[in-house]
Amino acid sequence: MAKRVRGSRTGRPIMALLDLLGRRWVLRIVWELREQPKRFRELQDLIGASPTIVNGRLGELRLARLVELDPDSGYRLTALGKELLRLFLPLHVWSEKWAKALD
Amino acid sequence: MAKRVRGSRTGRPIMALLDLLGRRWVLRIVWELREQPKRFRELQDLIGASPTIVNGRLGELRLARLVELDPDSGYRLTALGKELLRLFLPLHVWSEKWAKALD
DNA sequence: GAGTTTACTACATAAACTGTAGCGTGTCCC
DNA sequence: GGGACACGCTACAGTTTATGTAGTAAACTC
Repeated sequence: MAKRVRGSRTGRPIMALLDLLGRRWVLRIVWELREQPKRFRELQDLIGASPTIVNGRLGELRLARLVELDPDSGYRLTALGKELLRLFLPLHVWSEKWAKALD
Repeated sequence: MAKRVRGSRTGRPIMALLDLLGRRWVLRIVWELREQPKRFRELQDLIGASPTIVNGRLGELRLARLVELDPDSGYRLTALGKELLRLFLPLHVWSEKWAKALD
């Protein structure tokens, strides 16, 4: 069986994924890594969360093989992480429409 | 300016959206509503969270116009919510691939 | 009017997050 | 060698947020 990332009581991958992504700062971290790798402190300053939690989330994302640490450049998305990001890119455009609808 | 859903300190819709979705149970609730409307208790039982938090999240989702309560059938996605869900559907397939990669 | 079903709330306990300070390692420079 | 710096990361007290159980109030059913 696949490594459980967390909370996948059901064992269904979609639930594990929703659980992983549905935790504070995780989506945001993936988003901030969309273009270039970022250093720990840089990431922390960008998102404005405590180092404790940034470190914790990066650990979970590394376990999930979505993020990796390259000593030379910093934290970056893995191939798997980039695939996931690609699925999320349409959100950017949609969010603008959504914001207008909320007016 | 658009109603802030929360934490959109920047005013950028994508950040507000990532913040809304990146809170425990929110993605899961949207996911559970993907097919039919669900009653409050039904939803609560399905996801296994406390009524306090289910109610709180539903309130936020209603403010964000992604979910609405139809007295006859229960909580359901709005047109906007369905659009968002459509963007998320590819996650289902991808999550299977991801789970295999974690083996 | 007693029993059900509904959405939702109160509240004490437990878990998670924050903010600040600081550790340990490596590297560069004199 | 020794000082300054950048790096990832950790400790910990204080605050915020979530949990779990119980229960409320309104609408319907018989």
